[in-house]
Amino acid sequence: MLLDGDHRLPLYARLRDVLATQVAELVWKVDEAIPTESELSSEYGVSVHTVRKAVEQLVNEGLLERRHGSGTYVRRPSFHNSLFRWFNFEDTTQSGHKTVPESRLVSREVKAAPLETIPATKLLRSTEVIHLERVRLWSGTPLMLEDIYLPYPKFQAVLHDDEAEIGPLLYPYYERRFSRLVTEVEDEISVGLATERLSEFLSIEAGAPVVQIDRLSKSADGVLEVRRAYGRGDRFRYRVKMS
Amino acid sequence: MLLDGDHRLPLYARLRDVLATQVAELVWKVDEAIPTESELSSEYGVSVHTVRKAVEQLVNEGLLERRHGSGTYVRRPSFHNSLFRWFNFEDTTQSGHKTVPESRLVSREVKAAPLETIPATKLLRSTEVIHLERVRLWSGTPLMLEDIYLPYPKFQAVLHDDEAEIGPLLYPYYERRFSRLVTEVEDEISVGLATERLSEFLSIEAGAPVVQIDRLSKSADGVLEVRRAYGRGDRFRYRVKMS
DNA sequence: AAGTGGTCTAGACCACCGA
DNA sequence: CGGTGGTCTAGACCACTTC
Repeated sequence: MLLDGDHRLPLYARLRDVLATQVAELVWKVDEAIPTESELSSEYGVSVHTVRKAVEQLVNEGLLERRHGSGTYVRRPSFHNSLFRWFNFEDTTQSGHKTVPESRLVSREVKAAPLETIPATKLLRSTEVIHLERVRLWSGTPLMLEDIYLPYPKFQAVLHDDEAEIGPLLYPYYERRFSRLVTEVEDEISVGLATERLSEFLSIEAGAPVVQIDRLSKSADGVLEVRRAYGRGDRFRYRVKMS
Repeated sequence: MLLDGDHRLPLYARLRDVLATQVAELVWKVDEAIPTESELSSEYGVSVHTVRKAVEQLVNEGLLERRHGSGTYVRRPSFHNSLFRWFNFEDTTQSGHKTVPESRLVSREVKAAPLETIPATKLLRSTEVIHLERVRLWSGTPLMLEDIYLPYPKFQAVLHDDEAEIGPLLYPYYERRFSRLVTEVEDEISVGLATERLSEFLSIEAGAPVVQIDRLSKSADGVLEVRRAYGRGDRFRYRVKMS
């Protein structure tokens, strides 16, 4: 079992690619240890240092996690609540126990490919899609309205599952119910004004500023979910440092 | 010249700190090569590999830049145009030559500490501040209105310098004129609606969505400039990937 | 051709974890 | 305690830049 592939690429890069593929194909489960450095070293016939350099890259990319004295593990990406990172919510619970966002499903239905779902059907490679409408609240205040699109029929169970069973977070539900792990998300932010529909669900005035977050959620086998979330503009806050 | 400091820290970490300090103190100029790996190795009495690990960190942090076969250089952070990164502008110049944003100074004055400049005076550690008002355009279209605050009297030359001499980009001007290099910026984004003043300068309707970008620009000796930029909401676009 | 960083090896010792 | 990753060394050879 040696490293072939582009002989122009250095050994550690080829090893990185091999390991990355194996992680994506779930050769090891999430939170499971991959082989030790010396095992990989002898398996692929390279020095330990070369293995370390390959693993180092994957750690920087967020796929693996080292635990000193214990091993190197497949990392579970945690996007739970990650849409809320765009908003500013004073966690006013004095007690200090963390607030969990609430969710309320407004509608669930299957749609063929009417105009507004065409991008979703393309991205999900599915002619019919499931459409969920959901309101998300933070300590009682509605913050976001979401339009969520999922491939049909693969995810049809979501149409009839009890809302309590689905829970407030979808990604853990996808993992439990459909064995699909979200490994990467892409967000695109833009801004606009509240329509009638939004003013109603978010309890803000029509014409108030809103932010729109378009999200693609990907798993090992491609785009898993297409989502468009509208949030209250007055609660939007984002910080970046550059150097 | 050996590495003292916390003996709990590994050698490469101590060396990283030493080098980072020297970069901050401009021991080497921007774009100048630092000593070679073998020079550093013998100077500090550590192996080349240890030097490489220290340098590697600083490269990841953006302070240094390696050039294979040539040397390791102090990196010039490039925030030129960096406010435009928040906006979507189809670069419609067919020719492919890069468009430079235009700037138009609207007003320049010294202010004591009226209400709205109090945060700036604190951050700039200066009781009087210079206030610049500036419009920024992209291929003729006004995109942003900026309120810029600088410490007085240190930057008073900006009050009377010819606008052509100042040019469309302030950071290079600060470097030329005041020998101050911006090394780090912090942006905070929020959204709102266009006031009368904004609708006038940005040629949009009052009540249209705008984004507000609050920026701190820092140099080696602290906060150098405080800026609030208002941009057209319809041109705002920001993308992020997470994993 | 000389000098730089880039890759790779072999091996020693340390710090941490878990049984 | 044995096994894991973390630090560190010494040294060979390669790829690239510069003159």
